[in-house]
Amino acid sequence: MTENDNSVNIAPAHGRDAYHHGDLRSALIEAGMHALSTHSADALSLRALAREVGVSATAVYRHFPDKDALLVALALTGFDQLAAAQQAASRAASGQGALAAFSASGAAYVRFAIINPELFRLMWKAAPRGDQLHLPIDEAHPAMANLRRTVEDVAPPGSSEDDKRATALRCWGLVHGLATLSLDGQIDLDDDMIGRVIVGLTGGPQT
Amino acid sequence: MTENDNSVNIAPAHGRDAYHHGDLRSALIEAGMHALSTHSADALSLRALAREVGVSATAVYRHFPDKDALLVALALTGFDQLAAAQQAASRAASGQGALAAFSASGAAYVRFAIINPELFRLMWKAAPRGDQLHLPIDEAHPAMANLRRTVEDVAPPGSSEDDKRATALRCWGLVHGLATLSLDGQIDLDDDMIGRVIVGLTGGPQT
DNA sequence: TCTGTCATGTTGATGACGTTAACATCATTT
DNA sequence: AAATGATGTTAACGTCATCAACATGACAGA
Repeated sequence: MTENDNSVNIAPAHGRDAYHHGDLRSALIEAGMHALSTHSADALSLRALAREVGVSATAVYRHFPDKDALLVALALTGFDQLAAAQQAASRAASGQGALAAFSASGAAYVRFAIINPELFRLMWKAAPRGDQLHLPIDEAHPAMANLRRTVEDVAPPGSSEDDKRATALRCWGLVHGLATLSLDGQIDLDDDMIGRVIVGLTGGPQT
Repeated sequence: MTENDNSVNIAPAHGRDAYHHGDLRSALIEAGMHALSTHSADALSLRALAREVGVSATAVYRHFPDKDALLVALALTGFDQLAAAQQAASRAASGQGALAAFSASGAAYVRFAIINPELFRLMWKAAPRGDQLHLPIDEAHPAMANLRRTVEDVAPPGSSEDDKRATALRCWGLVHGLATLSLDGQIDLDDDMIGRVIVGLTGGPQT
């Protein structure tokens, strides 16, 4: 509802050098996404965005109550992109079985973070905290919901609820940690190493 | 006059109602650490800190070239505390073997993050990025150096270098991811679940 | 003891920021 | 044609990091 409507243009018809911008909201989100490819979310200034779009500093407030609201909109856009990337990777690997597809999805998660560091950071900072939604906390976010569902498929039938939850947390925690450490410059991951780390979790021989 | 006088005073001898503060640098770090227990690092303002310590806004610049430098100092303090917490946990569990000690150290990592969310966040934001040190990237940080050493002890003798590295990344990535997700409000961890997730990685039966 | 030096404070100013308030424009509804 | 409401505008406020210039006082050397 409040999120990215960047597809169909509902903009007012009047096309000329209008007093009104036309679709300021989308333009701001687009400019914001572009800014996130360079600067951090903290360094993103509403005034700069407005300047870039060619509008006065306070026009932003006609579309977002405050800076945080804009950042949330950007984060939601990011979640859409992440989900798409994971689904594409999962589908591409589904020929090699459910486990391979699951691993591929995890690797895509890490790769997305590396490719979009500031966006990824923002996503979890601006995401609705689980405890603010009226949901069981672990399922606060679609990421986790998908994960839980997949774990049900992959887990051995005898697993207790707690064990399944632990397994899901282990998978999500691992890829999230790899992603975070990588974009904080603490580790250096290539595709091979990502695969090696993940496979060691889900299927490979344990140390 | 200044409320936080509880630190050991290495200050210059003149103790009285001095024009000079005595030990502004330490006082600022202490005030900063205290601020991090409430606000985020972004919300931390040099002016507020200076006000709190009872000194003019620009006095800070006699001890730190800019705000980032203060944050780095706080982050380093945090790393010291984290290392101490991990070592204590590891030592406490060392009676149950090397693997138990290793797991305990990982659990302590997660618990530290949960107890000190803003400090933990800052640590990795302000930490020297691995690529800025003249070190192999994975060993940029003491955390990883310790980890590597322990993995050497625990890993099966036949492991290749790449496998050892993958194992180390898997361990660090997992606890870091759990920590990050937890303090971003995405998951809810108690001590039991932390242990369950970690044990499943290092020693337990794999799914 | 006098005198300079230097670390460490101070005040004052600058420009950027988020945000509010009051006003302007214009498409649409009445 | 007039009213309305959405969407812009300018002006202003308070806060921020940071810089420049100046003040204070401990201490070293004469």
